[in-house]
Amino acid sequence: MSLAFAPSTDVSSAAAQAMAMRTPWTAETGLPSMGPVLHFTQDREIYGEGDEADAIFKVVSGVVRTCKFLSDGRRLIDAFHVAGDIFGVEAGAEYSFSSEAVCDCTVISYRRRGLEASASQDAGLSQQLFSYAMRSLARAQVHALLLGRRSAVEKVAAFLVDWATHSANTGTVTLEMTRQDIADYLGLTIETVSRTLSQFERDALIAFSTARQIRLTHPAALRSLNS
Amino acid sequence: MSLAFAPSTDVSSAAAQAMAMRTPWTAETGLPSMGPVLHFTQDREIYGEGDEADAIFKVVSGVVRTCKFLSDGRRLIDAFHVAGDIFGVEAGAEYSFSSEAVCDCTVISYRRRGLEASASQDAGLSQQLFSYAMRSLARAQVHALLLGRRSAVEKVAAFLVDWATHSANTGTVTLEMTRQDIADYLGLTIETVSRTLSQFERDALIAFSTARQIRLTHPAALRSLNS
DNA sequence: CGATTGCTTGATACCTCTCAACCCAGGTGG
DNA sequence: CCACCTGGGTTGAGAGGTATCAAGCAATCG
Repeated sequence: MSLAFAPSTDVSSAAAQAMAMRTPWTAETGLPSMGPVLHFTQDREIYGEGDEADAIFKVVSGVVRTCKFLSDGRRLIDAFHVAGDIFGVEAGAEYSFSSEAVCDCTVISYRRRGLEASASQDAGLSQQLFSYAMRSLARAQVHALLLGRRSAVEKVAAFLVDWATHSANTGTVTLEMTRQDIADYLGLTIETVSRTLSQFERDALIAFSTARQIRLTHPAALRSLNS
Repeated sequence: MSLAFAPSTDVSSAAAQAMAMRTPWTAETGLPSMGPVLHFTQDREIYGEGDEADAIFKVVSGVVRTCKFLSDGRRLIDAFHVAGDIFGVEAGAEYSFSSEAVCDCTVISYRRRGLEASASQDAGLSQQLFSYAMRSLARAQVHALLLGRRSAVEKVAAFLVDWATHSANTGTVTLEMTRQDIADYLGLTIETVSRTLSQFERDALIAFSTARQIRLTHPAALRSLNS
């Protein structure tokens, strides 16, 4: 289970390393020529649902969220994207999600037109596009299972265990996102997320350094909450 | 929003018509030679999660469900597949879902090996594979939004509206699946599904012919429940 | 400093689940 | 033919989990 586009290798978030090791497509393996490097400050929108999907993006540093909204404002975060992750790939003409900077972050954009031209020529690139889509699909399906059939305790535990794989030194999780982001990823409210984390602390499963820095003192127990 | 692999064209469930109009890949457009035609009786397993994924399938008639289980038996149905729909496409070596016959049904199987060989040669087929994966992804993401951020009333309404598009004569929905199937698709219990349908009947939004035959007497109202 | 933002905690409401009983149609066998 | 059984569906009562509403706290930033 992974929160986002996540190859199995796990690396630090240093941009160069990320680009070399985490990225399924690199300039070497078929992405069209690298586009402009863009910076976004916290909560800045990168693109909106319905915008013309003329570029795809790769995270260099920071964290990006992709999300959908209901008309009354309810939000579901589909995924958090970290360094090396690709986001914004669409089959149709428009983006089907919004994407925003969870924290200050840097992304590279690639013209979509160039990509499609290359794919029709390059069987390897086509294969990678298919592979990317299938991995995204698997992630979305696991997410649906989480949303549909797990309790709040299981959801929060799963989130911590998953996000811990993105942290450099195992055992300590750094949450770049707010409680609201976590709640909207898990289909909960901010209060339930907070209460569940507090419960984990009382049960000595985790220990807070700060609200955003958590030591997993008993990761096996957290993992066992995911059947 | 669609419940399953569903091109926008809507047709009856007659097999020949389905194969001609609903199927994104047909023998003509790149699927490897047609494999054996298989019949499954109600609730028979077609393949299990973890089985070697050596074939993909196309529904000829009937309805197939693909689902995942948690270790304690909780189930989530990912999708219902109707005539013309493809299911069982995997990137890895194993099926990531189980699939079972919702009712007596007929499917065609295709050797996966042949497909991959063709795809590496045929850019059009590669494109269709990518397109299939992206459509499945979009469906899974909408499903996640449903599971994570909608109430029971909204879920059941969305299900009825969606499933109605598969019925020949609009206005009447034939539910091939049990209440348990619906519940496991919506992340609810059987009782909540039943109560919600009864409530819709009291509110004159629907009318039961039988428990499995429902007239949508006020489809606009049902649709308006999906923001 | 005061204001703001993010987070936590408490009290209560309510939605959905759980457990149980019951109904109904269909099938089976005496 | 009818008693019985079974599986699917409905309904009720009550419990429980999560949401809602509200207050308070800590850190940050003008």
